[in-house]
Amino acid sequence: MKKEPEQDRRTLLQARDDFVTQWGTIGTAWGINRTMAQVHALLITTAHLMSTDEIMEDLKISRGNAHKNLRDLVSWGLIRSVVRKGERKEYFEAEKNVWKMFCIIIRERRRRELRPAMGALQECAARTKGLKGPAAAAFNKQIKDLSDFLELADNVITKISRSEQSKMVPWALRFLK
Amino acid sequence: MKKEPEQDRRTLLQARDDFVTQWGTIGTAWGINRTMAQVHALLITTAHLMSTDEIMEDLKISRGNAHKNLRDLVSWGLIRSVVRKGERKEYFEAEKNVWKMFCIIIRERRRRELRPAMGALQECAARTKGLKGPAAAAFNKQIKDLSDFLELADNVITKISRSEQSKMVPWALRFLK
DNA sequence: GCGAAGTTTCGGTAATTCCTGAAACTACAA
DNA sequence: TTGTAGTTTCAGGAATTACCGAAACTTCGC
Repeated sequence: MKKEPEQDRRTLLQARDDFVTQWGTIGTAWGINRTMAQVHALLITTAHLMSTDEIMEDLKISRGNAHKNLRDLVSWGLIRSVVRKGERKEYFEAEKNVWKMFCIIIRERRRRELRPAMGALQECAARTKGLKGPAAAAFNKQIKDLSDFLELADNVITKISRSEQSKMVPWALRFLK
Repeated sequence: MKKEPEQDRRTLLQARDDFVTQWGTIGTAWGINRTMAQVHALLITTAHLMSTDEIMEDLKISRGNAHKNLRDLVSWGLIRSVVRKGERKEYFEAEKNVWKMFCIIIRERRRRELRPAMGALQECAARTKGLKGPAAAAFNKQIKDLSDFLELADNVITKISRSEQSKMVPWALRFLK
């Protein structure tokens, strides 16, 4: 199985560790909890299925923590749980295709964050619609502008997240020219 | 100045308050501290220039807190400080154009978060480039895929953030069809 | 140089978010 | 039904992050 020299194996493990750490930091900057991002990083860079225990072991985290973050990742759709027949243990594997990952993430963030925000904004716009006076008009316009922009963004995200990589990536490259 | 009935004025203040709260929540979800988002919300929905004291008063926050978040907003480029001639007080005003706001935000996030992440990833890819064995190859490919994707995203963001609203928005609308 | 007006810094505390470890629960096989 | 392997829940503790308030500092007019 492992023909590569011991040295290489260690470099690889080290690199993966670093990647896991990095991904955790990146996640944090985007408002995603560090452990969740790390579990994800681990799963996308591991060829074989992993059990909860293996993940706990690798990341040195508690069962409760591992469990919660695995559930969250499943609910995002970024990983799947699989049960090998004849076994009772639950294993996990990640969606490894980067484009699909990206689509899942933007779609979920849209659903969880963008849409509620849009609702709130629209409500705010509606409530100040009929008010008289320049201050009210200015406020209403500002909210309306924001709301319209978010709606446009929402539509763009929806469209992109439904597209095929094979269409979008070449298209993006052309766009850049 | 205020011809609008008292009732309307109160509705407006209430709506603005709600908007400030909402924007704070939204910011939080995107990894931005609540107060910073609230100060921003306040400034984009207020016609006149605001002083630190007025902001402290409106949001019921301390001077230190107000100060820090105003500085942060200035460093993002989302607000400007202006000094009225003859006065020593510092006043603030926000960039109110939604498209420009959007460009500032994506450009800054790119600079602060995307670029460092890309650097780390590339380093990770480089270190595992020459390693033998299927595990190493798979790892390297996955990192490379991610890295390439981020680079594409980086370029797209750069291009968009330099575009004019008058070009991009109609274009986006066409894209949606 | 001194006082007034305003800005900045910072140590301590409060609030939030995250994590652990253990217990409760579930499903299954003998 | 009891034992075993595994999953889920949750109360408290740990760690992180944000906030306050006061003191130090800066700038400027007199």
